[in-house]
Amino acid sequence: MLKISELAALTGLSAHTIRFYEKHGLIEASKRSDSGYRYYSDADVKRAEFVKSARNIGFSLDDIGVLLSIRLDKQSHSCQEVTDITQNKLDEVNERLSELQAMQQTLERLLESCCGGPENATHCSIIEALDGGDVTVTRRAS
Amino acid sequence: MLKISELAALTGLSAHTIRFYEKHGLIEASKRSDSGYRYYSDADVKRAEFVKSARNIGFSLDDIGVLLSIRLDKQSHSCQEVTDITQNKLDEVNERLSELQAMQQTLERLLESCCGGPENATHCSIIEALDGGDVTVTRRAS
DNA sequence: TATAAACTTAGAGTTAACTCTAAGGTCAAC
DNA sequence: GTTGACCTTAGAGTTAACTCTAAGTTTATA
Repeated sequence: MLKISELAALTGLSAHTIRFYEKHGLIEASKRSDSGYRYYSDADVKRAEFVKSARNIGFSLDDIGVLLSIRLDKQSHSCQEVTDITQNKLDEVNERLSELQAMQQTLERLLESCCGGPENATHCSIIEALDGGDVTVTRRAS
Repeated sequence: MLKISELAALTGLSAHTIRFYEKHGLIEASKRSDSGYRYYSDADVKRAEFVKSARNIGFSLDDIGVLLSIRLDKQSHSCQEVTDITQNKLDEVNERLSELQAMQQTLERLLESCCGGPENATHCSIIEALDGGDVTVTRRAS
């Protein structure tokens, strides 16, 4: 059984974050000492690692909550439930990717257009572009 | 001279957002009626449009504040100051892009590996992958 | 003139995921 | 037996950029 700092070292999460995840139902200590210290079993560690993996991929804590409930009772859930969550996350990621790619293109174009030198900015083409409003249409996050 | 709702209609910003930007020093109404109503001149409109353009590209309100101060006194600022801000933003965007691309790849790989059908999740390869921790290393936003 | 639409302000609420603080209890080492 | 590291809790603070509310004033319309 690991203490919270040991679980933290193992997972790379901070003890603060582990407690925060516990408050949100993601991680649990299957034992507490008489004095209230959390003690984590092997199964608890696996669960924490699952959370960490899912977090790395970009799943929200809410998503992870659902994934954990599926993991806990696989019989009662279908693969489709899992792929639905995954596909939704992928859609989100793709959406954000195209926003960022549009920004990237605009920024690159602006940088190419400007001398970037010590000259004063009286005729700075970046400032002018922003003034003219003729920047590529980019979408903001929804 | 435009009233706030007219500026809102013109720029696509909400009146709330325009007041919010004013509080943060980005947009100003060069006149107020006796009763306190904001009135925007052509120059105010241009400034608001500058802010909107910069926002669309992804600049933070802080960045925009700096860009506006350059725009207001171009003589005292160099092109380099402008390209520095732009380059920093591009670096940020590129950083986030590679994070998201890593997530995208992982999510796609997971989706390919899973049947996604109505079968129960006992052998779901996505759940297994998360359990195993063998997901692509993705970096979180810093 | 009466009503409704639009305007004003200060300030609180939202979101997500932490991150930190304060005040105190526990434990291991010397 | 005392020091210091580690643990506990509840709850506040952080970040960015809004977004909304309440309570009241002004203006335009019918």
